[in-house]
Amino acid sequence: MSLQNLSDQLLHELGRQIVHGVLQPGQSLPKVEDLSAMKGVSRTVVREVLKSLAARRLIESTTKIGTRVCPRSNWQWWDRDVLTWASEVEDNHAFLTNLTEVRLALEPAAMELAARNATEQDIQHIQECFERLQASLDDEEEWVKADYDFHLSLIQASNNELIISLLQTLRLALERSRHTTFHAIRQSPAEPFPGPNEEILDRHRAVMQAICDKDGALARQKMYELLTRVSQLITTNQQGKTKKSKY
Amino acid sequence: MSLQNLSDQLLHELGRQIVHGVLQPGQSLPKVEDLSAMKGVSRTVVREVLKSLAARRLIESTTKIGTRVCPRSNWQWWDRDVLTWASEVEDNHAFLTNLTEVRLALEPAAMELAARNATEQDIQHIQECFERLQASLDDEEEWVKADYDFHLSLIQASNNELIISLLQTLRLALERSRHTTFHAIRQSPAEPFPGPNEEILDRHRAVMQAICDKDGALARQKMYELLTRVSQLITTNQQGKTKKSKY
DNA sequence: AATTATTTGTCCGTATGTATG
DNA sequence: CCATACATACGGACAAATAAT
Repeated sequence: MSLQNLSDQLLHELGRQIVHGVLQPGQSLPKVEDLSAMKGVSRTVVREVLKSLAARRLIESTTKIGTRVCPRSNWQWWDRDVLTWASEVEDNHAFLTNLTEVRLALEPAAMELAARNATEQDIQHIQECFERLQASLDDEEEWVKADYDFHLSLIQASNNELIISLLQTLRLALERSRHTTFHAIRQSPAEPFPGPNEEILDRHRAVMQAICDKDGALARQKMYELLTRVSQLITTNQQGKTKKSKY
Repeated sequence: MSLQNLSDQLLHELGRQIVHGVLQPGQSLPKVEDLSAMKGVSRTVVREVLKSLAARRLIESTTKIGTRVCPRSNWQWWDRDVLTWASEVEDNHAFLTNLTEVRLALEPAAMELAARNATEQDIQHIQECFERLQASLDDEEEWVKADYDFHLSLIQASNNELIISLLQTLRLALERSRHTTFHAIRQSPAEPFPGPNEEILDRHRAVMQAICDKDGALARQKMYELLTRVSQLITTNQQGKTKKSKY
């Protein structure tokens, strides 16, 4: 996130306030001149920020009325920044559930497309990513990166830039949202992800194999199983750490 | 779309040029001062437009370098305006296919959630919408509206605001994209949608019934069948009109 | 390593348009 | 029709960052 310039700083401040509910839908923002004075920036900066928020449909400006916060249903939820701000909300279990539901619908479907549309290069790239994953079985940090890239290689093989874009945005938000949620539960900075292990690796291999075999239905199913299994591990992992509370 | 102010006009002009490929990724835009002179608007307006485009990640500005078009993979595809501009491209068959693939993955999945999460009010609203649909069997114009609202009532019953937002955006883009595609093939202004008929109505009823019965798997399947069937009708409908060419 | 040129970023005084009362 | 309040629009000035020399 680039906070180099004043516009971006104020954009994130106001965007966060809206998505976090400090500024409620229907509520009016101060007029440009007042905002400018309050935040100690020029009217130019304020206007640019309002345009950026309006592009995400968080606010709407009309003459005389002023600028008001739009209802949540109008928001452009699938904007990276909106999802980021939403991910930061504590007690956001419902949000995490919603994200997970979308992923569970989309990523397996993307595998079906990948089985159908993957090119030679796609297959090769997937295999390279899998080898990296396999090689990092004993390096948790490296595993996380390799896992991310492996999934990306699978998604890209769908050759549908709309799904690729959507899942990329989604995965980022999911990661951040899990981070917030689990840090809210306990203060430890540890990752909520289960460490690498043979079972999970096998499940990754099964997805890859199905795609190489052009078996769409199987690829979809194997990805669904992988995601639900990982989800389950995260949950039990988390419960174990909170319940037992060895500290 | 509000084209009341200069910013919105220029925003759509430039956004369209980028998404349509007139301005290619990597290419630089004229500097603010030049754009201002070229388009006959103030620098303030130009700067606001650039912020709006940057919010959609179509462009990126850096000091000294100037403003350049981002690669397609960075674009915020799931922005209403970006999808609208993309829908306007003729020969956009691939785009339409991509949209359809996402819908085919998401809307059936949303039905599964609806079966699980629908409240009493949701069910009641769905039933009201169905009755409107049934009542408009002999009024094509009314059918289109009722059909839209019926699907919306189903989607809303998922009670997942992320899926609702996504499908709303998607359906709008799909409609526009179909419009462009079929108007490109033949000049007639007729809609590409098959007229209302009993079979399609029954398929709608089946989805509703499965949701009322809380049968998620069935609801998903019935929606999948409905969407593929309608898709098939549109295609054959279209082929019939172009091949035979009765005119 | 220092200088210069270029472009975005920032500030502000002012003017216009439009809707409300 | 006038007054008010706000967004919209204009443009001159300067600051900051960085590419090229």
